[in-house]
Order: sequence, then C-alpha cells, then structure tokens
Amino acid sequence: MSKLGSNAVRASGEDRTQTKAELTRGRILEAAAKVFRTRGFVGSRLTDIAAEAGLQAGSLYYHFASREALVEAVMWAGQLRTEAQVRRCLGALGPAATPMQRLHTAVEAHLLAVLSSTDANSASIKMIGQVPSDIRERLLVGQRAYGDLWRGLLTDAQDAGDIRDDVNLSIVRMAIIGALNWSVEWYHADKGHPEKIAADMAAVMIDGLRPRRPAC
Amino acid sequence: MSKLGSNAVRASGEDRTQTKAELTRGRILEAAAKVFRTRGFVGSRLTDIAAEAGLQAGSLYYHFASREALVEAVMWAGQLRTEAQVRRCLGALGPAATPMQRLHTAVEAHLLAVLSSTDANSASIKMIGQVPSDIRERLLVGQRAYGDLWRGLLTDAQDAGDIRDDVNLSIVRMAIIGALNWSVEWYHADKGHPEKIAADMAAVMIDGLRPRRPAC
DNA sequence: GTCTATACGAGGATAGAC
DNA sequence: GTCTATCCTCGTATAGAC
Repeated sequence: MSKLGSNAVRASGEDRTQTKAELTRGRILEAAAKVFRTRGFVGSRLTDIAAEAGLQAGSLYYHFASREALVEAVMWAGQLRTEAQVRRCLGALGPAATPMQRLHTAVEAHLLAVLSSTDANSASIKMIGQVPSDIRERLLVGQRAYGDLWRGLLTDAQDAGDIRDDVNLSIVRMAIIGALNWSVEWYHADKGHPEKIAADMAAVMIDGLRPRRPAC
Repeated sequence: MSKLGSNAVRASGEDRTQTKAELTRGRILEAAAKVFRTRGFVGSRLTDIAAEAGLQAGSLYYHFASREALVEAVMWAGQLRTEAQVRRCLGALGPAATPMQRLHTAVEAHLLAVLSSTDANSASIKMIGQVPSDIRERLLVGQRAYGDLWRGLLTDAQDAGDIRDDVNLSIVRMAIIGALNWSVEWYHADKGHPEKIAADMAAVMIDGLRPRRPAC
C-alpha cells in the first residue's frame, strides 16, 4: 500500500516530469489491469503481465513487492478513478440540478466508467470477490466515502419527495450499484455503445418500469 | 459434463436408493460448493474440498476427472437449482396472477435462491467470471432457457400495459438480474433476513422509486 | 533498471496397495 | 472406493550479472 501513491493518483491528474521508474510502473499497472480484467485474478500469471508491459517477469519485482501488491495497486487505481469520474460529472452539473438529475447523472457516469474507461476500472469490480480477504478489507474501507456519496444522493432525492419514503434506501443503493457493476459480466462491444446502454439503464432506474399515469 | 447427471439433478427431486458412489459424489459436490463459494475458484484447493467432504485429495479423482470437471458440476447444479426454484414459485402462483405479480415473484424467488438456498446456487453466480472460458461457454448455453423465461415475463408485462413501452427490455433484464446476482458480493447474515431483503428488493424493482401520484 | 538463471513451494494429478 | 505415496508441472520469488 505504501507504494500506491504517485502513479495511481497522478495518472488522471497533472503529469509532470516522471522518472523512468514511475513511467515503467505506470506501464506495468496498465498492463496488469488489462490482463487481470480479461483473465481474472486466477488466470493471470506474472509472465503474462510482464510480457504485456514489455519486460521480463523478474523485473516486476523492482516495482512491486509481490503479485498481491500489484493487484491491490491496480484495484485502488480502478476504484479511485471511477469515484473521481462520478464526482467530476456531478460537479459539472451545477447547483441548479435537482436531486433526481444528480442521481441520474451518477448512474450514467458510474456505468460509463465501468464500461469504457481504463481496464483498471472494470478490473477492480470484477476481482473484488476473488482477491485475498485482507486486500478486500482495505479496498472496502477505501470505498466508504463513495458509498456515502450514493447514500447522500438517495436521501437528498427522498427528502425532495422524489423517492417514496417507504423504501429501504440501503437496499436501493445495493440494487443500483449491483445492476451497474454486474455489467462487467455481460457487456461486450457488440451489445451496443456504452453511452446508449448507460442512458437506457439510467432511464430505467430513475423513471421506473410503470407507465406514467396520464395527468388528470 | 457426461458425469453431470444423476446427483446434480436428482438432488432436488426424488431420491431413491443411491449407490455408495452416488452418495459420496453428492457429498463432494456439496463440500466443493461450500469451499468454492467462500474461497472462490482461485483459493480453493482440492485438499480443502476433500477435507470438507471427509476424504483424501486423491480420492476425488474416483468421482471427478479433474478439478475443472468438479467446478463445472457444482456450477451446473447451482444454476439448475436456481432456475428450478424460480419456476416452482411461478408455478405455485396459479393462472390468475397478473404479469407484474409473476415478475415480482420471480425477482423474489431468484434472490432467495441465491441468498439462502444451497452453496451451489451462490457459487455458480460468484464464479461465472472466474472459470475457464470453455466451461463458461457451456454454462451460458445452459442459461438460455432461463434467460428466455425472464424475457417472457417482461414482454408479458409490457403487453399488458404494466411496463411502459419506451424501455429496452434487454437492458431491464440485465439490470434486474445484475442487481440480484451482485448480492453474492455484499450479502452476509447480519444484513438481515433474506426474506426481508428479497421482499424489499422486489418492491423497489417492480414499483419503482417515484411516489405514486395521488389518484385525481 | 532490467536481464538471466534458478531456487523453492504448492497443488493437481497418477499409481498401486488395501 | 478410498488411502498413501509420489511425480511433475507451473509460477512466484530471489540472486547476481550487466
């Protein structure tokens, strides 16, 4: 965890002059994300990852202490990026947006991050159930702020009267996140453009299944 | 796949006189399901499974050709059981039930099967993204009839005017199944009774988030 | 920093006794 | 049918040269 730092975070931010080591480290992270996302944690050998990054397996150990340290770094990068992307989209909405519009935006942004951002985004979701429990614990702690964000979106919408108040918001939250995250199991390119899927899914979740009753 | 037969299916049906081999095979399947569900495909050693079943690792090979054959058998059992449970609940509804009632029942039954039936049910969901691709292919083919069931439930509801017709039913289907299946990643006993969770989730999905507009 | 070579352990799979 | 013993492969990790 100590070596998490620089690359994972800076990747999406300002990139000043990076040392050669930092650059290579970044390349390894992207390579690992790609391999992990497609082969899962099980099927991913260090050899595959090294090859993808253009070096030898042994060389990885200059940058990461172990295979596990590498997965953890990839997953941190992934979940931080998803969270950042959602916050960015919400920020772009401006203060005039209604709670339901904000919720709609968050749904769309999260799904889009998972479907079409970097491999790390989807890898972090796909592997959360496969990774050793100590790693998973730490990642879940890191997700708390993100969970709070969603809790806030939902309670705001409920306070505004846009969500009926006989539903359990925790359940709603898990249902929404679940529907979105499960996309890593079924989505592939020929299902259509991620933007279309994201828009459809957001519409379904926010507006529900029932026909609007005609205004009386 | 050829050895799939008897136990996996009969488990939920009539159990006549079984040979000793059949009984042991069944015990191994349940043990494997338990280990796989908790440790994932990665972390599950044949030694663990054998121990759980009360025998030695080598003895497993009398009943299963390989570790992979074992996972596949577990997963077939799991997904067949879930499907059977949902069909059973739908069957119990009787012909008077509305399409939306049927949909509601299916949601509840699927989630309940995943949360509180045998370990194989949840294991089959949890591992679908971890298993070698040839196995996954076969399992997905086996899921087609189940997918068709859901497609039918949704189109029936739409034809009856209970689902607005500007939504993409494939997306709705994936969203619902996703929300339900993702529960294997977050549910544990102290989140409350599975029955309660299932009821809440079904209510949210069927009735939506918006308050009912007062009858005019 | 990255390479090559190798030590090492783990776990899947097989053989043969009982 | 199940056990014990063993083989063998594979992949992580380390050591040391460049």
